[in-house]
Amino acid sequence: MNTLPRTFYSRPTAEVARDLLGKILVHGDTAGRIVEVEAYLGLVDLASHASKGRTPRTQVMFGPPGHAYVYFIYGMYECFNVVTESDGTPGAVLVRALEPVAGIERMFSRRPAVHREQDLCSGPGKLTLAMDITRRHNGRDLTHGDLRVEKPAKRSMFLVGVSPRIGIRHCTDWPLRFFVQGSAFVSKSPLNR
DNA sequence: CAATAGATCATCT
DNA sequence: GATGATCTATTGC
Repeated sequence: MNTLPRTFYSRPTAEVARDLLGKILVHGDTAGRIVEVEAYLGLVDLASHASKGRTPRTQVMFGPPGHAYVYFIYGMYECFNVVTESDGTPGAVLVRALEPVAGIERMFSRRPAVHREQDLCSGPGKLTLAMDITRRHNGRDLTHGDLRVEKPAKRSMFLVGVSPRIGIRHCTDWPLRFFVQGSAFVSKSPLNR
């Protein structure tokens, strides 16, 4: 119905990243409004997994757009990305933070240590826990099924903040992080203003 | 407050 | 064998 079509993802990665702000990530009966993302490019972007070329791990980034790329990091956490660009061209958008909009009680039960709603999904490792997204979703088609991205019923107005990406060691000055300015649900960072 | 250590493993050298 | 698109608890001012 309101699920984003594949053409939405088949565009330059930074454009898709910015346009994902305000969209709704749905998994089963939990859902959240996307408030923070980062773009990861192809061979020239040394911060991107795809800069190493096509490997078993990165093959999804080289595949058709509109699919999930979920990877395991720091021996503990999983990060959820959306694949962009046309088939054969690597690119992905890391979803870094969500504003919970549905299934909030379920999110709290998956994250027992959290007591404030704004701490539920304010980071890439946090939102995968709260939404129950794991490596089993790697390669999953996001244009249909129980894991998908939707256009919100009501359009909202917000300012888009831009900053360098967080937690990387290469290309640290590229302005590829986008977030909803002033949102309390964005991950904690000094770059938010 | 800010800085740091520890948890813990898939991936690549 | 080292590293990493992280998070939390703890220590130190």
